[in-house]
Amino acid sequence: MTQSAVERIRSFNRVVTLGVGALNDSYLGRGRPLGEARLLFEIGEDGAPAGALRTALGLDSGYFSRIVRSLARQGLVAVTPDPADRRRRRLALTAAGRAERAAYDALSDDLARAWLGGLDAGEQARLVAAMAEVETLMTAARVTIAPEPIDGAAARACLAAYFAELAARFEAGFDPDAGGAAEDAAMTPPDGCFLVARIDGRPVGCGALKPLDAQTAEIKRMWVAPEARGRGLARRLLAALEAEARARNRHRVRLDTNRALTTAQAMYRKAGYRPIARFNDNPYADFWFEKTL
Amino acid sequence: MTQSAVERIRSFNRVVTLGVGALNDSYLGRGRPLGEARLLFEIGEDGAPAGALRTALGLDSGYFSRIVRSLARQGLVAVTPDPADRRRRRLALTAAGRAERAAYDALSDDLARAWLGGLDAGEQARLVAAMAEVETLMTAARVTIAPEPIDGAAARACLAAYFAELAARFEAGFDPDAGGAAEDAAMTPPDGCFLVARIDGRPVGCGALKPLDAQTAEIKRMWVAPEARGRGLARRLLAALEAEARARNRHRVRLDTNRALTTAQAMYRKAGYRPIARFNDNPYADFWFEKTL
DNA sequence: GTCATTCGTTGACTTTAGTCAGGGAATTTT
DNA sequence: AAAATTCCCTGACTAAAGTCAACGAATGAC
Repeated sequence: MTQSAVERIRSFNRVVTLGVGALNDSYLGRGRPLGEARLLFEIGEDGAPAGALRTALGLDSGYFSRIVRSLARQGLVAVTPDPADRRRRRLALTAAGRAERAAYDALSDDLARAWLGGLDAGEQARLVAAMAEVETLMTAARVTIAPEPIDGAAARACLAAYFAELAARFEAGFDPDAGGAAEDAAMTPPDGCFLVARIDGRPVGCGALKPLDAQTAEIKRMWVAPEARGRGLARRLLAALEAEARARNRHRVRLDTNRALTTAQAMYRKAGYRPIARFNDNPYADFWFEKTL
Repeated sequence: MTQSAVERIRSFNRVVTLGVGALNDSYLGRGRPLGEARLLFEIGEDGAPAGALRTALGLDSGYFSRIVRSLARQGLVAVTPDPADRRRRRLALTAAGRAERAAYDALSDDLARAWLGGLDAGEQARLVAAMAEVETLMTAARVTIAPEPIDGAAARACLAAYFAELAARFEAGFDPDAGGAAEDAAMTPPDGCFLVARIDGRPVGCGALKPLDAQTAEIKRMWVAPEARGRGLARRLLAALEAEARARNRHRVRLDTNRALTTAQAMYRKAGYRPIARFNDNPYADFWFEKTL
């Protein structure tokens, strides 16, 4: 990483901070503290549990409680106890709340138009494209990849999404139980591991490593959430799994894949994997690959 | 302007706000209010008049006064009365103040590295390039270029900075009086003109046009403030000066430049200027360029 | 059934940010 | 020389943001 890159980011920050500051100032124009406006945005169309919103905004529980009460008094937010656990609350926007949020959106749009106003059509197009690029890469930079228990909440959510997708994409469908529960144990430390990729804490991908023999590990359960694709996340998961294999003194990794997953095959080839003969009896596998570490 | 462009800006704002928020939070890690940290940054290496800093930060004079006193009590800032007008104060960083600002810079660098950390070299290069593009275009949208009297406050400030820079960069130094005061008259309407570029009202660059003959105008005094460089401002100033030449029925513009100003030469070439033989007796000129409009 | 824990609320704070009116000293205008 | 203006400081205020501890209700663990 060069110093000039750091310089560039600093200077980018300075310029963009002005824009963000202008946005915040414009939000204050509606006579409501910024904290309340932020919460109004964070509550989605369908509402959300209070606790999730509180942690998302990073607020103290007492402070948060007061903000919610203020918005409720203004008739913008409806608070209902969660029927499953009556300690918990669900927040949802009322019709007035939705209207209010639309008004904030309009302010934001005005500001966006002001940004674009001084530019000709070509420059506008370049700005929009560059913003998309920054956004994609900055999102990619916020990804963390770490080992997690395969029976944890995040792992189970990823696996459920993965199996559902395989069932939809494989010609012959997919039965997750074909492998058997014994597989899970093999993907557990110390001999194996299960990695979860997260963006800002939200699980968006996974991959597993299980031992084959003293020299070889197998990569399984590679999956990336649809909304996080196209940003090199799979490549990074693969590299992380290879590092885990190396850490276990394996100098060879193998994997299999189905013919329906064409982009996965291309990714494996690009990462240095070479086709080999069938090495397992996975009924869903059409191709087998190997890479020497 | 399309709705999708506005959507893109909104989504860009969301992502980038996270980064800016992280930066601000990291600044708070040094146990000092953000307002004080901002002032610490705004005071340059050489200090600055209090009034200029106050308006730059957009603060109330009472509030500003308290921030300054707090920093002075911490031994970070030295306040001295302006000898020319003893109502005014000059603020300058002490050695401790410089050290403190360096510590903030380090935090900022850490954050930049964290942004880049998850990316490979190619992605880093793409991110830096896209950031540069966003910065250029967002700054460009805020720039105004307009003719101003050459003896106005903004013009004089730009010229003083320009001459000081030439004196520092030319091997032989630079004497602004060598050209003679007659030059100024030639850069005045209707035959010539003097353009000042401003960002949010702050002068950040200039350029002058003076008549050479019935077909030809000469471009002089091209300067962009160091903090505004690398964002295509010089190119826009040049284009604006060419438009002024065209408006005066000149179909040819000429200019000269010193060998020390290598980036200027590259910019002229890229803008369509071709080297020609010496056309004047400017003792500081090493290269001469011409462009047909 | 008891105990511990979790979720959210409330009261009592502090700090930061910002505003406004007044005033003293220096400077400029008349 | 007087009057007006400019620059900065001070005191008195307000709103927003955030922290902390105590507490009640609901739930889960044993």
